[in-house]
Amino acid sequence: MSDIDDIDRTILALLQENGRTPYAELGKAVGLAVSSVNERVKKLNERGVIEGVHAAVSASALRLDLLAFVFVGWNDPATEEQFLARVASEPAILECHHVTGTWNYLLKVRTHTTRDLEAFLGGIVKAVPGVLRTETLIALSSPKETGHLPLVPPTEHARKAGR
Amino acid sequence: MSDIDDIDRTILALLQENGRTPYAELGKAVGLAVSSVNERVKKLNERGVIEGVHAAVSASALRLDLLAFVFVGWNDPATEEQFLARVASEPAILECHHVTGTWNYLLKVRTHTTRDLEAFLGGIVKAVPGVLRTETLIALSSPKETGHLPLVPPTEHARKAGR
DNA sequence: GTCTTGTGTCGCTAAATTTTCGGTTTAGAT
DNA sequence: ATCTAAACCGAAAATTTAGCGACACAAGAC
Repeated sequence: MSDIDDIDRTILALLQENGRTPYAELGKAVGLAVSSVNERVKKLNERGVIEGVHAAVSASALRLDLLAFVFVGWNDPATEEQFLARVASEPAILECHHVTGTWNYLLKVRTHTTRDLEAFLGGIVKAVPGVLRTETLIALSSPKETGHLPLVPPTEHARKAGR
Repeated sequence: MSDIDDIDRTILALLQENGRTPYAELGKAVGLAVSSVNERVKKLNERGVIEGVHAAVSASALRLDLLAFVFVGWNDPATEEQFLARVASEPAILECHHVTGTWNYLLKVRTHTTRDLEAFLGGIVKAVPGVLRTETLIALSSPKETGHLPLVPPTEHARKAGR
């Protein structure tokens, strides 16, 4: 199976930036015909390189003004199962990572106000049997929050496409 | 200016899940004609409620197998400016948050290997004049990493759309 | 060297989707 | 009751995507 070449990377970079970039435009950028771009994008989807296309919704427009990182810890390993079940069904939790260090998990959470965060911590997180302690950091601002993966800048094929 | 009603929320939820959902399908879900959906989506874009549409690229497909959270700290407030400039231009940094607590900033970083992470810490972060200390947590797994915002489940208008 | 096979590309056409636009309905204000 | 503005609708037009057969090229078999 073919691997990801420079052309794919350029396409990925553009689609990562704008998931609705027309194939004609992608084709111009990489020097391929529209149908070839279509073929490549289809394969990138089939291979799972492109996991999906999602609209980025403004948190502030939804009044989700509070962004917090919550560390969660417990002693009994049996706690994990119930915790993860809770995490999966709780929409306020945007991310959940199993991390190294003194804590078990790190959550990324968005809520309306500090009151909602308080309710989240007490009613959702601490409500999981076995969860003993949490530590919460509030994000005051987020200078960068793209989530875009680094794709090596196209060099080689850009030249070819140029002529 | 109109605010975000239940129909908008349903549309946002669907587009957040699949940014290429056809307007015909959105229309069926909310009980509106295709042209009306188009109108709403256009306005959601203009109002900045939809900030963009992005393809989600698989980190593992790009061999970006290491996800780390890096806390960064300094004493001299003048350090911040150079730090933020560095952050903006460093593609390995997916997110950067100004957080409360003992640290100044929290970074979310993806690299290829631990070696690359080491290079990142030494060559990029610590290279910023004034940066005194860092603490790094490795993500062993990420049970949830959607980034999707919670949109209250549609109730009222779903009934109308049903008939 | 020649043949075969597989992959990638291309132009073209058909299908699907998006966009636009005039007309209609709805809701609120006067 | 009448007016106005906003939202909605259906249908046509424009754009984009999907699918197909042909062709070029490279790798491997013989």
